[in-house]
Amino acid sequence: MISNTNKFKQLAEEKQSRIVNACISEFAENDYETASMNTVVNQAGISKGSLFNYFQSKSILYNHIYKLALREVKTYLRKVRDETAQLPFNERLSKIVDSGVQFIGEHPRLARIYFRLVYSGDSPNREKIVTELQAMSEEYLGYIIQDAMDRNELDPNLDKTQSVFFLDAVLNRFLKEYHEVMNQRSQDTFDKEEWVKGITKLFTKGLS
Amino acid sequence: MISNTNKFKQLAEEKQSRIVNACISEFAENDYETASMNTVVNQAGISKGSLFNYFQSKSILYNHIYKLALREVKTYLRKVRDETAQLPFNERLSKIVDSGVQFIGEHPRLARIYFRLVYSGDSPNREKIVTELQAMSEEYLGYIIQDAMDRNELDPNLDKTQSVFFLDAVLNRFLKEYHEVMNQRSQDTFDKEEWVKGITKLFTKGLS
DNA sequence: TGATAAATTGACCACCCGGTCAATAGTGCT
DNA sequence: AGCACTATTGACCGGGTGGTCAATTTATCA
Repeated sequence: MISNTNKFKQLAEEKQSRIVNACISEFAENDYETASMNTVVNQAGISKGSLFNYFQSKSILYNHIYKLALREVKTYLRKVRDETAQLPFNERLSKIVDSGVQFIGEHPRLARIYFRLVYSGDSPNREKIVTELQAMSEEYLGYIIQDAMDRNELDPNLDKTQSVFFLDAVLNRFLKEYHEVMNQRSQDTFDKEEWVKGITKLFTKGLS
Repeated sequence: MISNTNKFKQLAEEKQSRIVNACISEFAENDYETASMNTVVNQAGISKGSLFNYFQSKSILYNHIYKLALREVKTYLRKVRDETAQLPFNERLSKIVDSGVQFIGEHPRLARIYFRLVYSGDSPNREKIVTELQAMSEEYLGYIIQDAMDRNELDPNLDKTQSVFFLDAVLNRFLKEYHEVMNQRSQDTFDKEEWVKGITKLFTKGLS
């Protein structure tokens, strides 16, 4: 299949980033259906015809932005995984949470697009994308957990699928909450370290 | 303030339920913004003017349906809480999950509206509603956890806010996943009992 | 400079939205 | 039957949508 974003990629970088920027803002602030191409073109300072010349449809444009966000997320995940290879499970988990927190701080709009996508939204290909994300999480967290199992830090008889699911659930929900707190409320009362400790304790020792 | 759904409540029951039914379907299948009043009136077999006579606006109608869903959820939660008052924590947790599973089986469309609401969506008053739901969860799960702490089934020094948060995160995510599996995929491969066991083990003993 | 090709524009399209309201149908009373 | 009152209807409104395309501007090169 021919990539149809060729026209876009041949644009001057400054123009590209103006457009991408406008798209990120619009898709961060609105659901897919509610996001407006008119707003995008006004924000980007280009004409509607041009936008539809670069991207044939709204859904193709959305896909472009989503992939861009995913690439950024993956970079963070890979980095923290490699940098913590020799740390014990609880410290590793803590660093992963930190990395998520850092990502949200540095790319709040991409984070918002991500949360919008996984937690609902009627984006095109949503099913396919969510499956893809789940596989990614399964692989990533599965690797972390397997590693800890191999070192006898976690019960070697664990159901890995379940463990990954639980970890994913708590991490995602925590980061989502953090993201929402960041974006509006008083961050003062939010003790990140306490939460990270709580999460690692839950997974290593439970609540009893 | 005068309740403006009076006109609706004075309708014949059969007509009321036809309308409610159409609304539930529409709001279950679409985000608030995407849900169409035209579809509702066609499905319900009434005219647009009538619908806007009963409910002055889309958001008022949505609120009516949301409250109806919430009332149903609360009934389930209250029931299982009372029926499991004397059970140990792990069994109680298991029954709560069961109750959620049962709710989803019996009211899949209401469940969908609920998940749409908490996991995103641009419903009106979303912030207020989500806060309300969080308070409800905090109170409900807080009560269950406190009870287990009092009986020394859980560490009495637990951070209750955190524990509630984790429990809420895992339960909600599990039920959401269950709901999605129910609605489309092969349920055969899904061993509910194994998952319930896994959840209770995670919270009582952790993963190590 | 002028001819040609490529990039850009924005008025325009058909469609759908939430919401309105004059016209109509239905009901109950004398 | 005739009247008054209410419930219901659906054509209609202004506005917004994703997407198109003839017309115009800009870039290229002889």
